[in-house]
Amino acid sequence: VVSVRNAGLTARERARAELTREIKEEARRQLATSGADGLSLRAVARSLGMVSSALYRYFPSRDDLLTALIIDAYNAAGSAVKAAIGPAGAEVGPAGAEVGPAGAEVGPAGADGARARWGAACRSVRGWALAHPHEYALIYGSPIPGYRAPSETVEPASRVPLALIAVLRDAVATGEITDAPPPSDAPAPGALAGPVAEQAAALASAIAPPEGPDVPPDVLVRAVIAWTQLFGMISFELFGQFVGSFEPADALFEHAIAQMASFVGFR
Amino acid sequence: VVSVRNAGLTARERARAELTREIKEEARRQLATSGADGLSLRAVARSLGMVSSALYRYFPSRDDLLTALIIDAYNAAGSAVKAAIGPAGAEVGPAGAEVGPAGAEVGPAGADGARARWGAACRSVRGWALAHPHEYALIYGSPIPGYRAPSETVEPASRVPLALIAVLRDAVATGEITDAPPPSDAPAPGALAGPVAEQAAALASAIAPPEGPDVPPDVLVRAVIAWTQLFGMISFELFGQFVGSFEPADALFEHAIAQMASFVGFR
DNA sequence: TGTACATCAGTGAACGCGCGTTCACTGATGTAC
DNA sequence: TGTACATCAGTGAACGCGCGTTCACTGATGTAC
Repeated sequence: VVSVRNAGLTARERARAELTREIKEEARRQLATSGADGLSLRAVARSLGMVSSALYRYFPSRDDLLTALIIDAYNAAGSAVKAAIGPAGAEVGPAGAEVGPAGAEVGPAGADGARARWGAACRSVRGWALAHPHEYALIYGSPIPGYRAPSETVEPASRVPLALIAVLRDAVATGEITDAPPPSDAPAPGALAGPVAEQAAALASAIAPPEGPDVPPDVLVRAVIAWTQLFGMISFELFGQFVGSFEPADALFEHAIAQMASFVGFR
Repeated sequence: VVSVRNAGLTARERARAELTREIKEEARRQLATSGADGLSLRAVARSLGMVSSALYRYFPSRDDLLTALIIDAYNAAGSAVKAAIGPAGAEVGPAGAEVGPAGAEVGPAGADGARARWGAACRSVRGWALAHPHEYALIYGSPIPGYRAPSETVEPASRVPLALIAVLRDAVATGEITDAPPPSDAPAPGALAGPVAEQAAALASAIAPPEGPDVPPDVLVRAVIAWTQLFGMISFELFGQFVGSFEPADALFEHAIAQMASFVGFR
C-alpha cells in the first residue's frame, strides 16, 4: 500500500507518527527544566506513561532523540524567518543587477521593501527565541558536552542564514542596498581585508543562484556582522546579561535592528 | 595571629588555600569534558586522590563550587580586558568635556588612542574566550539548568562592561569619539527612541564617576550594540556556527572590530 | 618549653536516587495466499 | 473471506554505573596556659 499524505496510512503507522510527535513534545517540555544534557529518556517515558525501554522503538538512543529535537528547532526557526520575510522578492531576470544605489523610494521586492523584510526577519528570530528559549539554547547556546551533531543537522541549520541571504539578494537586485561601505569618513577601516574578502567571495559564489546577481562580498560581510549582532543580543537577553540595564529589551532591539539595517546598507 | 599577605599564614591555612586552588583547577579541567552541569564532585575528588566527602571541607555544596568557578571566570575575563586597555586614560579634570568632535589626530588618552584601546579590549575578550572556551560558556553560554547565580556574581560580572565603559569615558573626555550618530543619510533610524533613551540615560548616570563627563546616551547605546556584536561573534565562533564559511575567523574579527569601532563613533 | 585541649582535614561506609541500554517475553496489528 | 505467519509495540526485569550528601570516626595541626 503506497500511501499519499495521511489517508493511506495504516493504524500502526498513524499511531507511530503520533507517538513520535508526543515523545518529542514531552522531551521539549523537559528541556525547559533539565536542559539539553539533563534530558532523560526515562523521565520522558514516565511522563508518557510508558516504560523506558519502549522509547527505543522510536529513537535508537538518547542522542538520536536530541538530534531530532535539534533538527526540529532549526526548522522551526527557519520557518519563522521565512514566514516573516514573505514570498521571495522581485524575480529579476539574469541581467537585473544594474539598478544602481540611488533608486526610487518604494522598493518593489515582494509586498514590503527589503529594509522592512530584513527588519521583520530579525524580529522573527527574536520572537521565536523568546517563545522557545530552550530550543534556542539547544541550537545557539553552549554545545552539549559529549554530543556530536550528525551531518543531518547541517542543512536545517542553514535555513535561517539562507533566508537572510535571500533578502540580501533581492535587495541587491532591486538596488535597495548600497554596495559601497557605509559612509565612514576614514577610508581604511571600511575596506575588506584579504582573508575576509576571500572567504566572503567564496561564500557569495557558493550561494549564488543559477542565474541572477551575486551578493557583493562587502554586503555579505556587513550582513554577517549584523547577524552576529542580532544573535549576540538575543543571547544576552535570554541568558540574563541585560538584567538591571536594558530590560525589557524590546526598544533596544528595535533600535539595534534599525541601526544595523543601515549599517548593512539597506536604504 | 593577624597575617599580612602570605608570610604569617599557618601551615593549615596555606594547605587549605592550596587545595582550594587545586580543586577549582581540577573542576575547570572537568568543565571541558563534562560541561557545567556534568561537573561532579566525586570525579573532582577522584582526580585529586581524595574521597568525595573531603571536598565538603572546602565547598559546602556542588553549587558553591560552581559559583566559585563562575566568579573566577568573570574576574579572569575582566582582568584580561583591563590589562588590554592599559592604565586609565588621560585623567582629565572635572571640566574636560568641551573638546568637541573635531579634535586632532593623536588622542592623548593613555599610551594608545581610544580607538586602539577599544580594539584591544575586543581582541582580549576574544582571546580569553578562545583560551578558555568552557569558562566562557560557563558565564556567557546557556544558563545551567537548576542553578541560580547568587548575588556575589553580580559585581564580577560587571567588570568587563565597566572596563569597556571606561574606554568610552576617556574617549568622550578627549574628544576621540563623535557624539553624533554615525553618518547615516536617513535621519530617522539613527535617533534614540523613547524607552532606549531613558534606559541609556539611567545607565549613563548610574555609572557616572563622581566628577568628569558622562558618556552620552547615544554613545552608550551604540557601544552596547557593538558589545553584543562582539559576544555574538565569539559565541558563533566557539559554538561552531561558522564552520565552513568564515573559519578561521581571525580576519573576520579584525574587520568587525574596525567596523564596529567606527560604528560606535571612535575616530 | 611543655602539656591539655580544641579545631580542623580527611576517611570510609552508607542512604537513596537516577540514568542508558539490553533482553526475552506477550499480545496486538498487518500481510500473503 | 479466512487462515497462517511475520512484523511490530510495549512490558518488566536486570546490568552496571554514577551521583550529592550525611555521619561517626581517626589523626594531625594549632592554641592557651
